[in-house]
Amino acid sequence: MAHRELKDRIYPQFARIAQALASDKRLELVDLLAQGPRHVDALAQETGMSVANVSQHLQVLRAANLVEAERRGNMTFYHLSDPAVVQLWLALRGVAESRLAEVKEIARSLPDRDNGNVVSRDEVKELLKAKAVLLDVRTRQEFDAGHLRGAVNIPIDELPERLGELPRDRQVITYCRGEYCLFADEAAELLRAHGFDVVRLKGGWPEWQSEGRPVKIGSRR
Amino acid sequence: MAHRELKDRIYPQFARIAQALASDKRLELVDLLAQGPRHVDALAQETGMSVANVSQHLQVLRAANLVEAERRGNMTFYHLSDPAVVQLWLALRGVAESRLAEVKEIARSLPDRDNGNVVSRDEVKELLKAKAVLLDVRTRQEFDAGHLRGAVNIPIDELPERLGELPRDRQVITYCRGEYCLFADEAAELLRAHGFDVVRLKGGWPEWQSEGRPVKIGSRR
DNA sequence: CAAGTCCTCAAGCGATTACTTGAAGTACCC
DNA sequence: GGGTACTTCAAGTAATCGCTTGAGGACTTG
Repeated sequence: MAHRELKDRIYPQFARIAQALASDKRLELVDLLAQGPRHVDALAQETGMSVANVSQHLQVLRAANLVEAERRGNMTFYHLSDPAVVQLWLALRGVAESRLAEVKEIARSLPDRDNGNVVSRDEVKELLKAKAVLLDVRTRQEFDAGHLRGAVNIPIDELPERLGELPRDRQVITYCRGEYCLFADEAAELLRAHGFDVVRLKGGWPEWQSEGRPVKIGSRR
Repeated sequence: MAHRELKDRIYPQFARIAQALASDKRLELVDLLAQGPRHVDALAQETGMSVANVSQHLQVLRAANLVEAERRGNMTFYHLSDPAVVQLWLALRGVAESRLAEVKEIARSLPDRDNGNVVSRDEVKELLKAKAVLLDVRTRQEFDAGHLRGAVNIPIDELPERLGELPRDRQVITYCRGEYCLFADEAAELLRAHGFDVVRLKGGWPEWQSEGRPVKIGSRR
């Protein structure tokens, strides 16, 4: 095969993957699917898109083999086809973070995450040894689909009535869907208002998991 | 800032990066620029595209901050803005390789690379200790822009008349622009026909460099 | 089996993208 | 200062993409 012929055949294939990701809506879907499987309607509700539109975007992702569909009774559950997809998504996000001024600008407008309110993923191990509580505030389904090993789950909307389950004499580390999810910030704010010693984990489940750190699947911690 | 507002603002920014990469032509440009800086005309000639078209694609890449332009006299040299861009490109390629049957199919049609003709990047260190010669068959400019530490440079089109420079009693490891570049295969074939003991390195300069392996910039080895 | 839920498909439209062509800049060199 | 080489810009057209709407298919439940 000649050089040009090879290039003409193979670059379009690589471009297929990039094209599938080249839409804010589809990236949002990928980001949600990085938390675990979801059915079309749930994705539509969470993203505010129409069901038909979500379905179409999912077909695009599926045509690029980035997601797979699985029927469960009435509904179709979609999930990412490969852990490498999360890694690609995070790599893409990383380049955007380091290269686009607009992203830095938006990041500045997030709840304050510098003043000792944030803890890196590397620090978690030691804090757990010091009896800190690792709190996953995502939904039960997301937690069950995979969570940080040792974490307990209280979904953000149940947190106000379940404060009693958390020990007041131990530090709490909150985390959620990732760096650009606000749940962990809200949880930290709420807990702080109730006198807890709280920090937010830098990043969330996708970042942790893609780095090969210890995880657990299922409902038990 | 509310959840939806944050998402509506930030996902389009992430999508900008993916959109910039969502074209076979632009990926080819990125791949070439991963070898080192190039001016517009050189890119046009190497890709077979019109100069105006190349220029336009470069503007797209520049708008996403993936490349930067630098005027040198008459010409405009473009280069990748960040090593993370190469890593993103390789991650994208990796997903395509593992997820798309078409890519696997094309890879099968490449010159045979299994029968002991290929050496992994990890094995190089040891082979060099055993006095193997590491041969970079890319252009002089590409070599000078960065190469594997310890490599010697003989561009593929000068190789036939420069065979005398290579020792016949030592193994030769050829490498070039990357996994989907054929130069190293051609060089290996040529050398093999002249009685050399040759293997091809798996991958090329971008793969090596992005893994943080030892490199050298400049014309000396 | 009839009604209800969930999802996909097809058509239609407006917006965006890719490439070509030809003109306009921009820097060099004599 | 005029000629030349290199690059960008602008306009035009064909193709593609993204969303909506409405119909239709698949499965479940009463």
